[in-house]
Amino acid sequence: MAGLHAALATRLQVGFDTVAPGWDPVLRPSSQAGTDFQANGALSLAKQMGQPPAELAAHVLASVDLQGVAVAEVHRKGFINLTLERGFLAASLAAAASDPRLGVDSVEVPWTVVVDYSAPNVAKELHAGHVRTTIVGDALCRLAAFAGHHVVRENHIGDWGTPFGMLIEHLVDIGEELGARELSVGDLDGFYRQARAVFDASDELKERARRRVVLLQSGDPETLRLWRILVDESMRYFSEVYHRLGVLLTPEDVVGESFYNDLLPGVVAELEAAGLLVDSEGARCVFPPGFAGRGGEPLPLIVQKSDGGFGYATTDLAALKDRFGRLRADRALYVVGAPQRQHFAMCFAVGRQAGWIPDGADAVHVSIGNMLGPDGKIFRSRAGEAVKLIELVEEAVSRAAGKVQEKSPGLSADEQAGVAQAVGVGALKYGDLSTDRAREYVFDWDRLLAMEGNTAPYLQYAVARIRSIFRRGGIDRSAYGSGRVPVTLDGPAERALARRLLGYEAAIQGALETWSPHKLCTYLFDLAGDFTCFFENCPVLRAATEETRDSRLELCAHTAAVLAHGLALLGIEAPERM
RNA sequence: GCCCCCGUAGCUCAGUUGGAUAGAGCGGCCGCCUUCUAAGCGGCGGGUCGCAGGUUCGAGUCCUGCCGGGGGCGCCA
Repeated sequence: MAGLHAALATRLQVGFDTVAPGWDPVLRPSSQAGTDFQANGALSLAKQMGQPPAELAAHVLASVDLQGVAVAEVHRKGFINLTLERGFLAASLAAAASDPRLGVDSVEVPWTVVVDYSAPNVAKELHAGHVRTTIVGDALCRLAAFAGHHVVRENHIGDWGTPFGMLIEHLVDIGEELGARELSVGDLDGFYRQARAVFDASDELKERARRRVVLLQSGDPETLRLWRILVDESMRYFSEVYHRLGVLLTPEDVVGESFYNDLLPGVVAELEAAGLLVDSEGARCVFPPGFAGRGGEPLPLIVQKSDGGFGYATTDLAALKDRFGRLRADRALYVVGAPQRQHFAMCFAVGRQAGWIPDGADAVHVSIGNMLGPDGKIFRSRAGEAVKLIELVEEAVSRAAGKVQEKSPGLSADEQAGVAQAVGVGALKYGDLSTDRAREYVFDWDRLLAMEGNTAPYLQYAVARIRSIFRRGGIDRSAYGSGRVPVTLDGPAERALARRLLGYEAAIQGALETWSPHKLCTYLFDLAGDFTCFFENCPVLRAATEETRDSRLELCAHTAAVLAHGLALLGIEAPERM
C-alpha cells in the first residue's frame, strides 16, 4: 500500500517539476487543524526564484492533479494546505483494513539485521540495568521482522574471562549440586557475592583461581565441564526471566564471548597483516583516527594485552567481523548502554579500516540511556542494592493484580491473573519503550507502574473497550475490520480516526529509521486518543442508522486490530477484557 | 584537561530531520457515570524551549561561546 504521503507526494512532484525539476515538495503532516497535510516546498523555492511564495505555490498547483484525492489551498505565506477527500480516505482505509499487514508494506530490499541485546553475565544477576536493553532490543527485533527483514538475535552473554577462575573454584568448594541449584533458581548474586568474599579473603583461593583460568583457557576438559555447569544453569535462569517478561530470546540465541575465543588470534593476525597494529607499552593496539585520550594523544583499542591475553575489545572486533562475514549482516545493531558509545565507535572504525564492514552495510550502536537513581546519579548495581529484574516483573504484576481486583472484580480469578500479567509486564515494558531510548531517565516505581496516561494499560484498555462493544452487541467481530464494510466518515472524530489509522505504516517506518520504538508508542497513544474521542462522540451500537452503525463498527474493528498489532510489535499483549 | 550526550509547563516526557499560534500525561482547579468499560472524556490554569550571539524569508530544531547535569578517556566488560 502506497500510503497517503506517497500518493500526495508523487502528485505534487509533478507540479514542482514544472518549475524546478526534482525540487522537494517538503510534504509534511499538517500542523493546522482541519487540514491533513502541508507542502512547504514553495517557500524555499520562492526565495531562490525571487518570487512571492504564494504566487509560486499557486503556479505549482496549477499543474497538479489532485482530483478525487485531496483539495488544495494556498496560504498567503506560501504553504500549500491539503485536505483529503472523504472518499479517498474511505477507500484507502478499506484497502488497509483488507490487508493482513494492515496497510504496512514489506520493505523493498530486505536486510539481514543482527540484533545484539540483553547480554547478561553468567553467574551474575539480571538486574534492573538490563531491563531496558532487553526490552528495546526485543521490540526492535519484532519491528524489523514485521517490516520484512531477516532478523538474527544474538545474546552476547558474558561467559568468559578471569572471573571464571574464581567462580569455578567456588563451585568446586560448595559442590556442583548446590551451586547448580543456587544458579538455576536465581540466587546468582548470592553465588557471586559469596565467591567474591572468599576470593578476597583467601590468598589460597586467589592462587587456585589463577591456575583455574589457565586450565580454562587451555581447554582442560574437567574445567570446561564445570564451566559449562555455570553457563547452563545461569541460562536456565535467564530463560525463565525472559519467559516471564515475554522476551523472544532463547538459549539458541546465545552467542557468548566464549564463542569467539578461537577467532581472536585470527583477528589480531588480520589486523597485523593490514598494517593496523602498533606496539604500545607492551600491548598490541590499533589507533583508529579521530579518537584522543587525556592528553590529546591517540587513543588505542587494545587488541592484545601485554601479557599476551585478549580483552573485550578483541572479542567485540571478532563479533563484528563474524556478523558481517559469516552472518552477512546488512545492519548489525548493538543495543547497549550509552556509556559504551566511544568503545563501539572505535570498534566500528577499526572494523571499517580492516574492511570487515561491506559497502552499504552498517554497524549501529543503538544507544540506551543510563538509568538514574532518584538522586540523579547513575544507577549502578554496586551502589546500593541492585534490583533484580525478576523482582521488577513481580512487583509490576502484583501491583497490576491489585488494580485488576479493584477495577474488574467481575472477572474470574484465572482471567484476573492473566490480565494482571499482561498489564504489569506491559506497563514495565512500555515505560522503557515510550521515551527516547538514547536519553537517560529517572527510575521511578510510580511512573513506571502508573496505569494512566501514555502507558500500556491505557492502550490495552482501549482495545478491551472496543472488543467489549462487539460482545455487548452480540456481533461477530470477524465480520468487521476487513475492509468489506463501507465506512462513511461523517463527523470530524471519525475523520481524524481514519486519518490516524492510515498513518500506521509511517509510524513503523519512522520507528525503524532511527531504531526508536518510542515513535511507535507515540503513534499508538495518539491513535487510542483519537479512538476514545470518537467513542465519546459517536454512538456505535445505538447509531441512528444501520449504515452508520456498520461504518462505526468497521472503524472499531480496524482500530482494535492496529492497536493490538502495534502492541504486539512492542512485545505487549492486549487482553480480551479488562 | 579533552571528547560525547542531555537541558522544553511544578514533575515525567513528545516535538515527524528548518515551517504557521510549541504539545501530551501526571499533579492543581471545574465539569461529565440510570445510556456501547470512569484504567475514560471535556474544560481552565500553567512556557524568556538553560543563557548569549550567529546563519535566513523562517530556529525548540543548524553553528559558535558560556552555564548546569550526566557519561567517557590503555591493558575490566
